[in-house]
Amino acid sequence: MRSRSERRLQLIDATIRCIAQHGLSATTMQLVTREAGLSLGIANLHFQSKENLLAETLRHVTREYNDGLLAILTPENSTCDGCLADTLERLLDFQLSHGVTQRQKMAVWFAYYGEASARPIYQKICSSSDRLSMQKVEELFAAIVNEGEYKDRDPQQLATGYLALIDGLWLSLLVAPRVLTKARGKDVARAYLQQAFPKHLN
Amino acid sequence: MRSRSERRLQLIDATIRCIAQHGLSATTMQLVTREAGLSLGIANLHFQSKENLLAETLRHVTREYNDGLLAILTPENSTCDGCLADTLERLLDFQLSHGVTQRQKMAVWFAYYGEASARPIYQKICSSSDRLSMQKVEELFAAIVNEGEYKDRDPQQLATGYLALIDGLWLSLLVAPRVLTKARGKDVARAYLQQAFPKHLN
DNA sequence: CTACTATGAATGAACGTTCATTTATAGATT
DNA sequence: AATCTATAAATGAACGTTCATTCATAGTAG
Repeated sequence: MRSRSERRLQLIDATIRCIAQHGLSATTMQLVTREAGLSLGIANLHFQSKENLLAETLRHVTREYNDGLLAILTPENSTCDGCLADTLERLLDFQLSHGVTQRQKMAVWFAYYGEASARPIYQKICSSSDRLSMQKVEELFAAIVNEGEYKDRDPQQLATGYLALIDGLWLSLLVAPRVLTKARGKDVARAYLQQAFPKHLN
Repeated sequence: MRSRSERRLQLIDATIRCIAQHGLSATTMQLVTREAGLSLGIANLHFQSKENLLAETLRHVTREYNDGLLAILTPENSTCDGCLADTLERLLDFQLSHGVTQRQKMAVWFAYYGEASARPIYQKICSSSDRLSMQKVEELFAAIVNEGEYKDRDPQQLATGYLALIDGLWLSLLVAPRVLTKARGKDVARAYLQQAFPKHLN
């Protein structure tokens, strides 16, 4: 017998694997609980309903990503000399790191995005996560624009473009991994940032 | 009584509306046929199975988009003076036009993308459509790089980035339409192209 | 008459959920 | 230490519902 939080995490992990392998619409309670090596009723015991299990799984993936992002983009990490450029580099590394771009995570991410327009609860979780990324990246870009005295550059517009670019690259990595490699994806994102902030990236 | 092709289109249109409104996983044969104003069995008569109806719907949406793209990016439209810049402008207009960025179409698009990693048939349709876009945009960019004598610019990398950017902007328009407007999305995409080809866009 | 199109009740499989039962754990009692 | 008791965790058969699909029947056109 395990503690409540351990079982919850075990079931969420199994759900992630199931969604990645079978898709969101083919993910059943039987599949998830079997994947977790547990009995059928256990998921309802810990999550009340399938709907709730799926929402918690999305929250888990989202939180994991946001935590990684905040670890890089929190203010206290950007008060040292020349570290805005460093922060930029670490942001790029993180967003195209192995942990973030592994098929399992991306498949889950986009499975929920695909249903988000029809399910308010998914839409809310996704859009609030997006808002956080946008806010933090915008802050970083504004600081960089200020430090580099880049004229005619709108930090908000650059952040919107950069985050959209990253999303698009993830999508390509997921749907056509043969065409786009992670390394090349990183090159593309880096090129975007170099064009935007030539003094901060080389 | 209608012809076979009319009924098929009628059912595909109803499927698109259902997916946009209820999501892919909640789209049932009953919902689709009722939306089309027809009887339950009719979809199986014309499409044999639900799976086939869904695949044909994806093919329809994909074909519609590709046709629009090819109308702009076929070679015969790019042999006149100064029309590479014009083609670029029309490409941008098209990809962020009302027809392409309407919620219904984007919702369908991303619903299938979300399931693509688990369903080979969706994956195949999506990736072959992506490959076509990539090839055509790359050709255009290569011609522009040549014409503008842009040094140190890799057309393939720029095309990868541009298409990823467009995908990401579509996703933002779908999930958070309040945050990103179509007009602003277009500005962002335009800024990318201006950075890449300053002599061709202003 | 023949062939095609359309209907919708019927069918059986698969699903999420429930709950009586079993198993495991920790604290209390002797 | 050993035993008992209370509480929570875990199980999986059973239930009711929903789904895609089928097919007997009816309608329509050539």
